[in-house]
Amino acid sequence: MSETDPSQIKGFNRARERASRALLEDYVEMIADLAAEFGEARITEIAARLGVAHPTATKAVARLKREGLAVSRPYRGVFLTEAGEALAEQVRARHRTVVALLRAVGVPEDLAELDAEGIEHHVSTRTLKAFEAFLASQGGKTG
Amino acid sequence: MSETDPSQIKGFNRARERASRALLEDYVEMIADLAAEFGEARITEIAARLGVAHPTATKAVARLKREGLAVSRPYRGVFLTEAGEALAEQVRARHRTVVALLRAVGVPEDLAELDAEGIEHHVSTRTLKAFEAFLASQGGKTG
DNA sequence: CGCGAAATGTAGCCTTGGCTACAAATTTCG
DNA sequence: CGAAATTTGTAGCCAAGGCTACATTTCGCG
Repeated sequence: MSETDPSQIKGFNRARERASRALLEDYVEMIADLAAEFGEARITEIAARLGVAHPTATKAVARLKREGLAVSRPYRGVFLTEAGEALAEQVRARHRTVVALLRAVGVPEDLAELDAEGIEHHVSTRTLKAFEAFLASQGGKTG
Repeated sequence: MSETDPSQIKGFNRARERASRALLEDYVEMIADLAAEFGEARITEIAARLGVAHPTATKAVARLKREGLAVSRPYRGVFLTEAGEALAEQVRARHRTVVALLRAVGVPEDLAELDAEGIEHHVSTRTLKAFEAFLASQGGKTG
């Protein structure tokens, strides 16, 4: 999100981009999780964990493939490309930072995890940096 | 749509609910802002400020009316109902808290405002409470 | 090996939020 | 007052993401 000029914001950039990016990140993150756990991510498992019907997951994976983030062969597992892995790592790092930040300001761990999933997609790079700096300055002094 | 069961893990009925509520909150907030500034909220102004075409705003307002959050007569301004005002106040209070929290952890003010708009819709009540507690414990020791 | 179960793919529809184009009402102003 | 400009409403289309139903492929197992 780098549209700082309100007069430039097309409606397109609002809800659309917002939700679009978040969805993409969710899928990449989930595929990475499943790959770590099972060695591959199956459509059915992706769908189940994200709480959607399998055709929905199929569509999303097709989009990931279109964008060069994942690869898969028919009736086989889904795998992330290098770009996909990179995005996944970035997303997970950001997730960890957001959770850590929430915990640092007193949000209970389980709640931090839940809210972070919604929040993380809206944390800009610079804000993330600020979070990291704050956490570093705290140095884990929080109990 | 009563999939509000948290024990269902991350399989909440995701994107739909998420974006839907955020949009509604954005409109209510904007109408409240305009009402405070001009005494009423005109469709054209709502649309302009939210960066959408006016028919998009018209549709959204129709939805607010359907949900009992706003009222309006043809070719006239839009006004919030009591329920709408209540929601607006709640949304604005949350917005202020989120911005304050971001600033408290070192996010620059303008960036805090921008990111807060995306983040606030995903901050649960309990997390908001935690934010308030943290801010209180800080007691304005900043700047 | 063959067959049923499970997994995946495909088709087609729904809803939502966005847009453009055009119609109608209101406001402004000569 | 009346015409032009502005505002609002309405119609109709699009894309995205969700779902169900049904087709096809793979897998598990007798």
